Amino acid sequence: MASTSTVDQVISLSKRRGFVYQCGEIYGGTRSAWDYGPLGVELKDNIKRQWWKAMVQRREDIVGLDSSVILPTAVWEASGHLAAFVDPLVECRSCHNRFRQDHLQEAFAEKKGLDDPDAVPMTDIACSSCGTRGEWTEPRMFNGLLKTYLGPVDTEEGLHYLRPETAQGIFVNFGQVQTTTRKKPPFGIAQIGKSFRNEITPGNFIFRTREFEQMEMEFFVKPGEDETWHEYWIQNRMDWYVGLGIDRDNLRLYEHPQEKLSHYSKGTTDIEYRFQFQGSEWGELEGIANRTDFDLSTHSKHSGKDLSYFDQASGERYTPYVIEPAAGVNRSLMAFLCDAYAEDEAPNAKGGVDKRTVLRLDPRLSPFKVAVLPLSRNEDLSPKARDLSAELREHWNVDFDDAAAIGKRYRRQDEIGTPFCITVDFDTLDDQAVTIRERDTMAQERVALDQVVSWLAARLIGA
RNA sequence: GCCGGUGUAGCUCAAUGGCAGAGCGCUUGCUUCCCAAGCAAGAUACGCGGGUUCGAUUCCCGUCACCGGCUCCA
Repeated sequence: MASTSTVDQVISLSKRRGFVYQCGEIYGGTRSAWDYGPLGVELKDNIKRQWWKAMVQRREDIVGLDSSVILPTAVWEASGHLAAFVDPLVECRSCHNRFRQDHLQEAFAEKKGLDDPDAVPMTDIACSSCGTRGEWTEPRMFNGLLKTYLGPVDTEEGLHYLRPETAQGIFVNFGQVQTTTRKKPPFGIAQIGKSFRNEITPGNFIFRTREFEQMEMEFFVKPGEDETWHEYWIQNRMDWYVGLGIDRDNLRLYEHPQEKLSHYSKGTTDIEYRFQFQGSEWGELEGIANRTDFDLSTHSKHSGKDLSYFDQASGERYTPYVIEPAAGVNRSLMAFLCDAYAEDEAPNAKGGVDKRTVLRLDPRLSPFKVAVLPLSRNEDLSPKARDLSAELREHWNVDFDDAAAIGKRYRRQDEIGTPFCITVDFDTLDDQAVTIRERDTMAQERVALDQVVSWLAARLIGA
């Protein structure tokens, strides 16, 4: 189970071993941006690859897409993001705490039994932090969309927005994808890519950042079948995390209350992981939303292009409903790291026990699948080991390490989740066999050199 | 963005208005060495900018970043 210290340990390990670095650290760092180091980029790619395999490769009813980060501004007007991503914030002049104006008005109206929160005058509302009544600044609009200007001059015509979700790229391409692939509902379009949100408060390491990566899939179904498919995808996505090694006890479902749903959603269920952050035990990994026909309908209306579907068999025309599992790549990476992190006891050379840090990652996610470790740095062993590395590199990511004692090198590999270590020893020169040592059990097996590739292949299926 | 706290080596932490220290980690060498061993040698830090001062890592101001809260939800 993860604990507060586990998150801290994982952050420390990430920096120390090269999973995640702070962006621009030599200049003092920049807020809310993190860079993925040599091990981090492998882990992140492996997560995305496993998602793509599960979503696209293994399914005949889902196809892939890679759409632009910058879309026509009209898309965001139609999708409702230009209106809905703007929050009115007011500040107490006395204590300078900030609140959402609509939340203050709603809370006040509820307490006093008033029907219309919008009509509550701000002069009646007291600051919940310091108690001062009615001393509020004018509301300032906080826009959650990141802006950029296209073209050589910063003019209003050039104003564009970076996508706050990849989903809209799927909706606007719905007609073309459906036609070119001849898919019929129920079918889905999947996409992995970066999104951008001007979060007021980023934080918790890579958990909330302004630039982040999503794995989203829009599943188009016949209206009326949406509830069933919603349940299906909640279960499917839960199973995906468990299948890749996350302890089910550290996962839970959270159903959004009706009044807090996004502007496009009829129902949303989150999959949360027990990160045990300070202040909040659970953190969202993925939201599975029933977006109804909101997006296709609004894009039909605004663009004038019909995005409904005609079912030849039944003669019906309908606008499909959409079930959307939207997962965060960076968040799931953090969850996989936290869940894999363990401190074990292991026997040492002196007959006692030592602590060892082990990252029990599913081998499919491990940055290195195998490490080749000559028993000692030696003019006979090292070249032999390098030859073996070169052969294995044709198939997998391989680490080579001949520095320091063998026990220390095993620990180094344990700490980054490498499932197998191969030692080339002095016997190898005679018997043409090596010792393969397994990460979790520390069990060893002698394998003939010409059998190593097939031995590993049998244990690294899907990696 | 606002309120509070914190910035010293890769990591975890000391000390100090007068040449900056440890443990772990890292590098090199020796020991034919299978689970963080030993010995020897070595590299690496005061977030950034300004001020006060003979002298600032230390005091002051600003700035940047991190942590906690407000807020947010992939």
